[in-house]
Amino acid sequence: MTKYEKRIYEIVNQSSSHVTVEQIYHILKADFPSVVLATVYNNLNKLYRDRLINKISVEGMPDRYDRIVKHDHIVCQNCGKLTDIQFADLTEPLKKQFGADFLSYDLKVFYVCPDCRKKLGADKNIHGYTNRMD
Amino acid sequence: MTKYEKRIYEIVNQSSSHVTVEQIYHILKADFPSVVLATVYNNLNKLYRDRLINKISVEGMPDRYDRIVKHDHIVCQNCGKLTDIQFADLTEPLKKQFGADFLSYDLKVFYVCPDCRKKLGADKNIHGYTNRMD
DNA sequence: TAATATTTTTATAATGATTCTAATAATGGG
DNA sequence: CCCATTATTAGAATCATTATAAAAATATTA
Repeated sequence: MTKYEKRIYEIVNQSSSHVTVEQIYHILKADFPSVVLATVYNNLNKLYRDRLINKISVEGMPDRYDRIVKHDHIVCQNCGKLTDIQFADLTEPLKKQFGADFLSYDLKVFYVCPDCRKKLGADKNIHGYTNRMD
Repeated sequence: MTKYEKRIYEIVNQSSSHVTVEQIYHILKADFPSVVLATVYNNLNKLYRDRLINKISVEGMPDRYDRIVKHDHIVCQNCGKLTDIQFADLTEPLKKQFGADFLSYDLKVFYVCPDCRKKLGADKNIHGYTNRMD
C-alpha cells in the first residue's frame, strides 16, 4: 500500500464517511499538498476493485465511498444526505428467496431530513409510502 | 401531458424498463426523428419531480428510469445489468424499526450475471457474502 | 379570432464527474 | 545499482447533465 492508498483508505473508514472524491481530495491535501485529483480516483478505483472499500451512489449525485462493514443507509430525498442505520440483516431471507448466488446487497431508505423538512415547510406535501414526516 | 412526456412515460413503463436517458432518446427518435436530447432530460426531470417515474442509480453508471410500481432489483456487479425481482415487502418491518417517517426504500442485490460469469471464467474469485456463484 | 401570456422545445454552451494518455517519478527485486 | 514494474502527475478527452436564450407550440382571454 502506498502512502496515498493508505491514507485514502483511512479517510474512507472514518466513522462519518460517505465521502465524495472531492471531499477525499481536500482532506488528503491537508497531509499532501501536492497530491492531484487523478491520484485520488486511481486509488479509490484500486481500493474498490480490491473490495477494501464500498461505493454508494444516490441518484443524481457523485459516487461516495464508504467503509466495507455492512450497514444500511437512510438518504434524504431532498439533499441527498446519508446517515447510517443498522436494519435487520437480510442475508438469510435473501438467500432463501434468491438462492445462494449473491455477493452483497444494498438497502437505502428515503426520507426527508429534519433540516430539509424545515426548509421545505409544512405546506409542501411529499409523497411516498407514508405521506407525512412527523 | 405533451406528446413527448406521454411517450417517454410509456417507454419508461415498458416491462423491460431500466432505461438510461440515451436509450430513451434513441427509442423516442424512432417516433419523433427531430427530438433533441435536452427534451428527454426536461421531460424525465418533470416526470420524476411529479413522482410519475422512478430514478435508479448504480454506482459508476448513468441514472436509469423505472416504472413506479414497487419492486426490487438484482444488479450485476460486473456489467451493471438490472433485473427485476420481488422480494418480501419491507415496509412494515422498516416502519417498526425506523418509525413511520420514511418515503420509500430501495433494495439492490448484487450478483454476477450468467453472461459475466462465463466471461470472467471459473478461475476468477469474486468475493462477497457468499463466495461462490454456482 | 387576434393578441398575449405561458409552456415546451430547440440549439448550444457550460459545468461537473470521471477516465484516458503519455511523461515522469518512485519503488522493489535481482 | 540497474532494470522492471507500479504509482503519480498534468492535462486533454469524454460522458452525463444542467443552464440559457431564442424559437415554436399551446393555452388564455379580450
